[in-house]
Amino acid sequence: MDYKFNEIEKKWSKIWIVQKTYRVTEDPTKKKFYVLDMFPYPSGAGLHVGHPLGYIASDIYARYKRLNGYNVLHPMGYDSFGLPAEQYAIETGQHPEITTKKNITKYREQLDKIGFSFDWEREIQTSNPSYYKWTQWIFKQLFNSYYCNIDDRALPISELIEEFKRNGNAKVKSPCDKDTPVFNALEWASWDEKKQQDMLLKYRLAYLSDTWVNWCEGLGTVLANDEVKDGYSERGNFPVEQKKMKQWSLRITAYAERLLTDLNSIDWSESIKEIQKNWIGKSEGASIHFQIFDNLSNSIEVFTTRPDTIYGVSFIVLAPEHDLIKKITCPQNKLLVNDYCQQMKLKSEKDRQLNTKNISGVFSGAYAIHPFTNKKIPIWISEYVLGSYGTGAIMAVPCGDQRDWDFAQKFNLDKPNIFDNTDINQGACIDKSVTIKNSDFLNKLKVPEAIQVAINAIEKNKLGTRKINYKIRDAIFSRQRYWGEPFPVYYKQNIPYLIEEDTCIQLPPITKYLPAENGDPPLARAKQDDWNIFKGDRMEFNTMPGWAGSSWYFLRFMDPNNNHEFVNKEKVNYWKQVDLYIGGAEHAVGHLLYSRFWTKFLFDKGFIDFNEPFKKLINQGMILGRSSFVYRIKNSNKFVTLEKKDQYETSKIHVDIECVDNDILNIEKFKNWRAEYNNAEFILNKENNYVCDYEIEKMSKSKYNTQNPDDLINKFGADTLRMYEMFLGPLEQFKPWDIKGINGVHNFLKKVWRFVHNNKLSSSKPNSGEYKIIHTCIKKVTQDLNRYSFNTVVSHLMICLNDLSKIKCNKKEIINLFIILLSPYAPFISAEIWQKLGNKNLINDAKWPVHDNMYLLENTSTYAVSFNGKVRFTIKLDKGLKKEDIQSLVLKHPKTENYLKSQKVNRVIVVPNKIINVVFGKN
RNA sequence: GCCCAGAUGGCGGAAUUGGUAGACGCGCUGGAUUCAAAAUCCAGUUCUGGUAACAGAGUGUGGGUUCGAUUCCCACUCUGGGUACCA
Repeated sequence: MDYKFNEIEKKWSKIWIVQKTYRVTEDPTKKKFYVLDMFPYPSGAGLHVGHPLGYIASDIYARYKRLNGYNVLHPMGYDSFGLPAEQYAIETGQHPEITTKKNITKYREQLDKIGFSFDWEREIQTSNPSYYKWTQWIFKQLFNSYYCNIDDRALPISELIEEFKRNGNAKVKSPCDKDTPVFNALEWASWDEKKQQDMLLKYRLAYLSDTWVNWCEGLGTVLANDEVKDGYSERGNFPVEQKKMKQWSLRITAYAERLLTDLNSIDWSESIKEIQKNWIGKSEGASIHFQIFDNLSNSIEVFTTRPDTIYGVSFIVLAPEHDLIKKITCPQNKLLVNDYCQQMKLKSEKDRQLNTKNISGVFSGAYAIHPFTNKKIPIWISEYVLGSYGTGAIMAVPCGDQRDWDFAQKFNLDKPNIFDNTDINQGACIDKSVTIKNSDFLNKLKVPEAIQVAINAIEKNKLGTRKINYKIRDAIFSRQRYWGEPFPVYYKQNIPYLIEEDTCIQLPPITKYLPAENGDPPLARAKQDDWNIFKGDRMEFNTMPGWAGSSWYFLRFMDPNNNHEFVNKEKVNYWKQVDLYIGGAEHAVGHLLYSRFWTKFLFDKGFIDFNEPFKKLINQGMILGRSSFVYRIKNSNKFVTLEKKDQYETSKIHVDIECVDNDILNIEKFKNWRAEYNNAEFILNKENNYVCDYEIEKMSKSKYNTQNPDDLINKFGADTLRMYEMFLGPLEQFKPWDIKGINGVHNFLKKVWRFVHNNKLSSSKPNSGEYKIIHTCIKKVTQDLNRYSFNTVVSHLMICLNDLSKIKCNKKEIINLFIILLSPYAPFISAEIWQKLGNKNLINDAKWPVHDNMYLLENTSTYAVSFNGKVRFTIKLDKGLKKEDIQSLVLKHPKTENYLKSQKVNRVIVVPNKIINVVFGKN
C-alpha cells in the first residue's frame, strides 16, 4: 500500500477544520503556553522555503506542548500595513486594501498546506479598522502620559497639570524636550491655552516637535534611525538626508534604563541583547561646564566619560550645529566659521562618515576657561563632533583620545601628557590601567578611582554633575504615507488635540496615493466628508509607521474580537507573556525594542501585569539558496562543463535550479528554459555529462535559486517539507537550502508507512528489547525538544525506526508511542496512522510519553581502552565492577601487551562505564 | 577599528557536564531483486599506506593546561552578523 501523502494531507486538513481541532480558549484548569511567530507582511511574491522555517519550529513546539497537557495559544496574523502595497497603488491606482487582501488570501493558502496548528479564529490584520482602532487607542494613552523619574514610571498627564498649577515645573523630574524652560505656578496660570499645550507637549510620551529627521526623498517619507543603513533607506536603498520637520515622536528615551536592565530578565540570545545594549548606548560620566573667556554669561557644557583626564584638556570642540557658535565667534573669524558651518550643513551624514580620514575644523577665536587650572583654552569647531550626541561639545584630551590627538596634530595644538610612563608621541594612550600624573589632586591615582574622585570634585565645586548619557534617541512616529494607521488627532489653531470619541478614525478614501500638490502627505487629499470623523481645522495628515501595529499585536491575539477594550484583563492575566517567540534577527532593534517599550508603558498604566513581552526568543537563521551556474564560452552559444572551463574564456551565468539535478545539467530542460538557448551547444566531460558550478547565496528570484514550498509539497508532501526543514541543521544557524537531502526524509516517512502497513500488527505485550528501543527514543526526543534542538530529533526518530525494523517489531503499543513522538513533526501521516491503529481520539489529544529508566538499564557497559590517551580496543564489562578489578582485567587482556611492550605502567584511569586509560612509559 | 557568533568527511550536520570524533541523512561504490527501469533491501564509504589484520594522521592555524581536548586557556587566520568620528 503506497504512502499517498496528497490524499492524507487533504483529508486531515478538512477534519481539523470541521472539528475545530486547533481552536483554543482560556481554561484555568490547565497550564497555559504561548507560542508566537513574528507575523509576516503579506508580500505579492508569496512564501519561499525560507519563510516557514520558524513557523515549522514553533508549530512543532506548540504541538509538543499540547501533547504534554498544556493549553497552547498559537495564533497567526498579518502585519498588513506597508510600503509595497502603497507603491503598487501609486503605480496602478488600485487601493492598497485590495492588493493586501489578495496577498493575504495567497499566504493563507500556502500556510494551510503546511499543516500548522494555528487557531485561525484569532487571526488579526493590522490594517483592519477593528485592530488599528486599538493601535490608535494606545497612541492616545501615550499622548495622555508623561514619565516621572521619581516614581520611575509613566503617569497621567493630568497629574503633571496639577503640579504645574501648584509649583510650576521646578520640582518636576521628568524627561522632556531639551529646550524646556523653567517656570513657576504664576507663569503657568498666566499662559493661554496654546502656550500651556505647547508646554505639555514637551513632556508627553507622544509629542509633536521640530526635529531633525531622516528624510528619504525616494520613499517620500521620514524614517526611524533603525530604518536607515549607511545613509540609505533599508527598504528600497534610497539616499537619506537630514531635514528639520514637525513630527510625532515617542519618548522611548524615558525608558532607556529599564530597557537596558530588564534585558537581564529575559532568555534571548546574547547577540540580540548585545545589539540592543549597543543601540541604547549607555555611557556614564560627567557633564562639565566651561566658562567662556570674556563672556561670562555663556558657558559650554560638555559630556565626558573620562573626567579623570580633565587636566589633559587642551582645547574644546563644538559641533558645527552648536547654538553657541554664533554667540562666541570673534569678529575676525566670523567669515571663516560661517563658511565652514555652512559647508558642513550641506554635507550629508553619509559624506561625513566617508570622510573620516580628512580632518577638518576651524578656530572660533574664542577661549574657554579651564575649570581647575583657570588657563585659557581655545574653542574649535569641527565636524567630528556630532550635534545630536551628548551636548554637541567635547573637551578634547589629545593624550587620551585618538580623534583628539589627530586633531591636535593637524592644527598644531598642545598635547599635554597626564599618564605616567606612557609615550604619546605616536598616538593617544587608551589603556585604562595607567596612573595619572600632572593632574594636581588626581596624581598617582589609577583611572577608575580617578574618575570617581574627579566627579566628586566637579560636583563639589559646582562645575558640573555626574551624568549618564544614552545614545538612543526618541523614535519618530510620523510617516508621510497613506497605507498606515491614521492618527486620532485633529488641529485647532495648529494645536494638536486627541479625538476623544471611542471610534476608530478610518483611513479616508483618496483618489491618488501621491503627496498633495503643496507637498503635504497623501491624506491631505481627503476632503472633510471623506473622514468618518472630522474635527477642528483639519485632521492629522501623517500616518503611523510600520512598527506601530506590530508593537502590541501579541496582546491582541489573546482577545482578537474585543470591541470594548484592546484586550480583556482576565484573558491577558491568563495568557501573560509569550513563552516562546520565534523570528528573524533582522528585527533586533526595531520591532523587538519597540514592543518592549510599549509593554512597559502598558504595564505602567496597569493594563497588563508584566513588563516584558517575550520571555524566550529564538532567532531562526536565514535559509540561503544554492545557485547553479553554467559557463558560456565568450561570444558564442557554447557551454563548457565545469571540469574544462579553464581551457576557455568563459562567463559564468546563473541557471534555473529546475534545470539541474545533482549539479548535472538537464540539457533538454535547459534548452527549453529560454529561447536564446534553444540551439546551444555543449562541451561535456568524460561521462558525457555537463557539470554545473554552484554558489551559496541569498534566495532570490533574480538568482533562479528560489524554491517554492508548494512545488515541494506537491512532490513530497507537507510532512516531508516540515521534517526536512528541521533536519537541515540548527534553527539559529544560517544554512544553505539544498533539496538533495529531501529524499532521505521522504524515504523515512515512506518507511514509517510501510512499517505499519506491511507488517501484521500484534496487540501482545512488547518485549524488553522493544521497550528499550522506544524508551531510548522517548528520552532523547523529549530532551532535545526541551532544548530546542529540532534537527537532532529527526535523527533520533530515524534511528528508532531503523532499530525497530531490524528486530521486525510489530507491536501496536510500541508503534503508538512512536507515532506520538513523530506527530509534532509530521502531523498528517501521524494522524492517519493513529486512526488506522484503532485509536478513537485524535492524536492531538494523545499523551506525550515519559521514558522509564527501568527499560534503559544494562548489565554491562562497553569500555574504550586507551593507552596514553590513544583508544586501541573496547571491552564489555559487567556494571558495578570495582576499579581495581577493571584495572587488573585490562592489564591481563591479551591485546594489552601489544601496546605496553613491557614498559612500566604508571597509572590506570578508570571512568565508570566510559573509558579506561593506561598511562605508561614515561620515567 | 570595536563588539558578537561561527569554522568538524565529497555535502547538511552529530558528539547535553573534558572521556570510543564523524551519529543520522545525502552523495558515491559494490551487490541482491527485476526482461528492464523505478521502488526496495544488503554491504562499504574521514584521509594515507596495506588484500587484510593493522599502523599513522585527523575537528581553521600555532601554542598551552590535562592521564585524556571538537569541548577549557592564550595568540592568530578566515567567514557571517551588528556597530561606527558616541566624547
